[in-house]
Amino acid sequence: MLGNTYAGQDCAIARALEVVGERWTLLVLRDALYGVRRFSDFAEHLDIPRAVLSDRLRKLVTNGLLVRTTADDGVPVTYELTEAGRATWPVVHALAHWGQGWAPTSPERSAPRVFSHAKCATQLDQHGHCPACGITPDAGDVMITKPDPGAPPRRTDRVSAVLAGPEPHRLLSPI
Amino acid sequence: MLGNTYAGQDCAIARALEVVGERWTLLVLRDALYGVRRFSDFAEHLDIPRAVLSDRLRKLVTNGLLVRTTADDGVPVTYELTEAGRATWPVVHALAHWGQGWAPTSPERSAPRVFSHAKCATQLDQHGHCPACGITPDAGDVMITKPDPGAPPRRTDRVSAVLAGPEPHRLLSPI
DNA sequence: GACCTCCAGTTCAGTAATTGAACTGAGGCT
DNA sequence: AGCCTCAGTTCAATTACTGAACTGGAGGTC
Repeated sequence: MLGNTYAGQDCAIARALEVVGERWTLLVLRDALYGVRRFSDFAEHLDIPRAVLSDRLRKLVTNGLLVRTTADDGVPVTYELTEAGRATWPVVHALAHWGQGWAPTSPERSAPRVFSHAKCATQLDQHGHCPACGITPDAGDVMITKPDPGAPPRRTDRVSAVLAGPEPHRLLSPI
Repeated sequence: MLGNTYAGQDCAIARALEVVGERWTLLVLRDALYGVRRFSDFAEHLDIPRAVLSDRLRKLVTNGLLVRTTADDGVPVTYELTEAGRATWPVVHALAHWGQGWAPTSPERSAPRVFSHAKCATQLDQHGHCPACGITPDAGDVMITKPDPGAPPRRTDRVSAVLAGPEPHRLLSPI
């Protein structure tokens, strides 16, 4: 972040934003919650400059939200969410809900994604709560669906293809 | 934001971050939810460059989260939250909760602020839910308290003085 | 009426972050 | 050997942020 950070802001919100508030960081976390794990998948799906992605992933690892693992045999480098990273789900869900309600959208765009409880398929309410079960599921127990599977795909990358597919996708399950 | 925005990100989260994701914007909203309404109070409490504050307030007005009112008789210019602005409370609360749980803090710092339901004084849970009443109150029904009122004040501006005072403060009530 | 203060900004030069495109280097496949 | 993928790095041009100083209107005071 720029020069001094949110210094002197003795406040949990400011501390959270130090970690999570930089440009692109919350979208990286969104994708990580969706199940994205590979550098190139983040890069393609987000249309983010690779230098910035590299920087954000490094900081998320440093701050303990992601773990970077590199298998000795072969290429794959993967970034996986830690408990601290998975705990950002309420923030991401709150943003998604606010965006659906209040951020301007053109009718051109496809229907919004819907989040539901994996165990009972009930749609989550605005607070991420499952009204049928009376609990607020963790990210790992949430499914994501597109309500109109017939809509033409807007992006052609691997991640968008999985998310736009006919079957619901469970958060955190690898893409 | 820089050059192109999060263009092509057909996603409610990206749309929300277009409005709310710039540096300082969520802290401005936090203060607005606390009840701050005046330019100079934001500036002092946030330690934000005045040019940036000016820009952020203007954009929040343009995007419909704040209304700027200027009384004809006398000085006061005030910024008040609209319904769209008040609806960001779940995002701010989720950030506060994540920050308290996961963002590093030094023991030097004073105890975290506590949010509770104004109607029954019960502390809100991690999802902003009141376990006693079984509802999730809107920002206007939330109180904010400091658990150790004896702690020395870290800041001396007007807003910090009110928030650090012995009495709980209701969100949205003017400071 | 001149002077002072408060408020809500604006202006500006220096510094830092972001962007997009090209490049690197390791490993695998044929 | 030649080509491909993956996970980054490098670099110049653009844009944003910072901190400090400045502006201009309104109100109060001697």
